[in-house]
Amino acid sequence: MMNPPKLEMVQIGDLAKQLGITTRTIRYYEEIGLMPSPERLGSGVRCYGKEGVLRLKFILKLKELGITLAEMQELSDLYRSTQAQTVVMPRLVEILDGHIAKIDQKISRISLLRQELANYRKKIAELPNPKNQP
Amino acid sequence: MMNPPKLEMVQIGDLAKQLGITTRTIRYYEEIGLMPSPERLGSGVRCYGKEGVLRLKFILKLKELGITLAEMQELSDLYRSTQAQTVVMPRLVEILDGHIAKIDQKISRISLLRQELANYRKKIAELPNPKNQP
DNA sequence: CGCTAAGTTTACGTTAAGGTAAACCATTTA
DNA sequence: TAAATGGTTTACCTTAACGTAAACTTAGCG
Repeated sequence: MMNPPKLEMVQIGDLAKQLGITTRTIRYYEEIGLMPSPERLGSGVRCYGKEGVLRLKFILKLKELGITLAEMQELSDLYRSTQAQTVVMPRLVEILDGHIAKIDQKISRISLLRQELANYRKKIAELPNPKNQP
Repeated sequence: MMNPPKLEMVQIGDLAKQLGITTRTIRYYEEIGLMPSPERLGSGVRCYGKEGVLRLKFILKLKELGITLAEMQELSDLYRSTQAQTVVMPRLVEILDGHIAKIDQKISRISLLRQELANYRKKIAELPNPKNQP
């Protein structure tokens, strides 16, 4: 600690460990412009403050929800260009709604097939001789 | 038609067009063992009968539901080894249930974030001066 | 007969989201 | 001082599900 980490600063490895991801992932997000280039310690080591940590957490949260990195980039660009949540948030909600719609479709189809399967299985079970079509 | 297509036989291109996929896709399924090697016309052209068509349709149906080709291979192998729907069907239902569970999780999380977003947006809208944190 | 359309195989390209390795610093510990 | 640890960059590897191109054969049409 030749260069004191300004208090509340976290190095990349610790941050990764804390969030259950790898350093590669964090660097990757930086590489594609999702995370801003962080400050460096004298040795060149990336260190993150409260803001960076929050941003990364937000990214992970969105990812969990099925938002792709590309979509996040879009949002990020949008934010960079407008600096206004009044523009960004509706777009985010739009994207989320899109995903929700897709998932709802999937669900309805999946439950439909589930029923079909149940019926099929019933039919099979009712047959005395198990000699049926594939 | 030097080699008469035995009636009810479809060539790969027509089959693809009929199902809205490409011939590459069909060959790929064959390549990874999901579709059996079909009969060939004298010229080497793949042609499919009722059974092959049904199998392909079933594959597409499962794919629509988010079942991966790898999972289908597992089912296919299972069927090849046991020849029993009484073994295959429960596994298929199991896989489907897994997908349903995942999707349900996604949905609950997505709706949670949606709420958070709504709240966040509200707060922002209520502020007189639009100067807020990213 | 020549052309085009459609088929064949082989094989490399693509996208997303990182994994992994190489070669190299810098710091801490024995 | 040597080793171990953890960071750095650069760059190629991976998986899924095909796309696309090359080089070739075959069938049908005019």
